[in-house]
Amino acid sequence: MTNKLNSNNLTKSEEDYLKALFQLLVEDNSAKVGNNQLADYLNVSPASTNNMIKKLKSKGYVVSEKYGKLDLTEAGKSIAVRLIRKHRLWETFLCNYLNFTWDEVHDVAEQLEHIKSRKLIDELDRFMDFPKKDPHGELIPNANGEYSILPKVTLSSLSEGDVCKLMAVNDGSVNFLKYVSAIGLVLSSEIKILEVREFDNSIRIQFNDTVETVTRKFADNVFVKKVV
Amino acid sequence: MTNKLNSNNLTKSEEDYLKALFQLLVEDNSAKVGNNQLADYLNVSPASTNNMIKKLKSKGYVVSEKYGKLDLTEAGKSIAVRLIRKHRLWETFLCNYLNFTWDEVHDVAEQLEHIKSRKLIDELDRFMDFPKKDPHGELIPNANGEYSILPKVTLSSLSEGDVCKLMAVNDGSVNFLKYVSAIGLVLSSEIKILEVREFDNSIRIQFNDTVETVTRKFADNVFVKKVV
DNA sequence: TTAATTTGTTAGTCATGGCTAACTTTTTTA
DNA sequence: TAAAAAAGTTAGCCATGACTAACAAATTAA
Repeated sequence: MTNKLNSNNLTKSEEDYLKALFQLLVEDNSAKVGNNQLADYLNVSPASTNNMIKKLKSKGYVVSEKYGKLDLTEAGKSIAVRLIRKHRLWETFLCNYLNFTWDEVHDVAEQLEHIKSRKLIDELDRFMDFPKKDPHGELIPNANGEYSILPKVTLSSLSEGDVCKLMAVNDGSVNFLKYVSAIGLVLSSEIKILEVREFDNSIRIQFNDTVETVTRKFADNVFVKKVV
Repeated sequence: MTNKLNSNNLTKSEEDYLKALFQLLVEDNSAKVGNNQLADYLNVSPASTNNMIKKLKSKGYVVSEKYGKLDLTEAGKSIAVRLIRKHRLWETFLCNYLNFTWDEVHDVAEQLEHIKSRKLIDELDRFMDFPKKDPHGELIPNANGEYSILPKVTLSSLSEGDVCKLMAVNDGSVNFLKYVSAIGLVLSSEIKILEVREFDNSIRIQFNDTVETVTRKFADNVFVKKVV
């Protein structure tokens, strides 16, 4: 009875596609997501994506017209949000209890998010006392599947003299995460923009008595809240 | 470099077969394990087993001659023990930290044991302060893959007047585990054999001021240490 | 010791989820 | 607006790991 609600019976692959599509649609906030874009994001061939999209359409998780853009149904979104909830809760657990660092959590969480057990994830949530944010600063959807995103202001969008607080980092690249840690930045670090160099868009920043120069590419991946 | 040691690159199926074979060989202590027996244990067809055994032989995890009994190589045993370690550590975590009961842990642990991360499991071990036994009383292999089994004395092997302590339960059946919990038995419970009935081999036992009659089948699945 | 039964093997099929190559539709741009 | 480029689709292939059906070998029982 209640068991049916726990198990959605999707394969790991199906889940991966739904989550990826959600991330492209909602998180990266693209107006239009196409087949090849999704293929690219997942590192599979366009043919594979086309195939899977067909299946997900027939199961009622995806909608699209031939040669048209892709979209998720409510059911599809719900699955994706649950995966994101699981991913972020596991990342939080790994960092806060199992001594994992920012850059180590992603691959393992990628596996753990496919474990099927409603009780497991809700109990893990309770065990950690219902954390609001994951180690990268992203909001964790709650047990009801309520999803919200932080307004994303990048460090690169600020100007000389501005002061901001580190709210989140893009967790897409291990090298980036390692770099962030290495220079000593952590969530909630207060950062002052000392100088924005026109020539190469590099930015001179200060935090905790440290002065660093970072590239535009780096600053694009750091999300902040403006303080001054 | 060290990464190679962490990832053995076996599929979930391959792991399942190795673990099953190990359990039949070592835990159930069978002198001879055959193809159909393994198939039966895993609820797959003999043809599937035959197929997989071929593959595992070619990969160096299994040895056997045509029409002969199956055996594991050291490499095969090592994989199996690591799976059992992961399974039992996760069960311990689920019971001790996430409010799972005896009978709920198995299915989830079955999924979690396939997560590939050496660090994850070793840190989980450390987090729980290196537990020696899982919730069913079974010994947990350590990080070096050292495996040992409790001498298995069943409740059914004792006689009237004997007193024993509950050391472990067979975790093979959810119904059995539920039953054990329901009547109030827990690990380390002291049990006195009041009467063994010749007629149907049922046993009258006493523990914590409770008197219960249990069947032979039940008593076969309860492992104890004789005290008196 | 031969016949029956059990156990093991092989061949061929299917679904999943990848792939490439070839093709079609849509979009861009010259 | 027509040609080029990009995006999407289809057909057909492959590996994995299930399956059934048919057959072979080994074991057990008559």
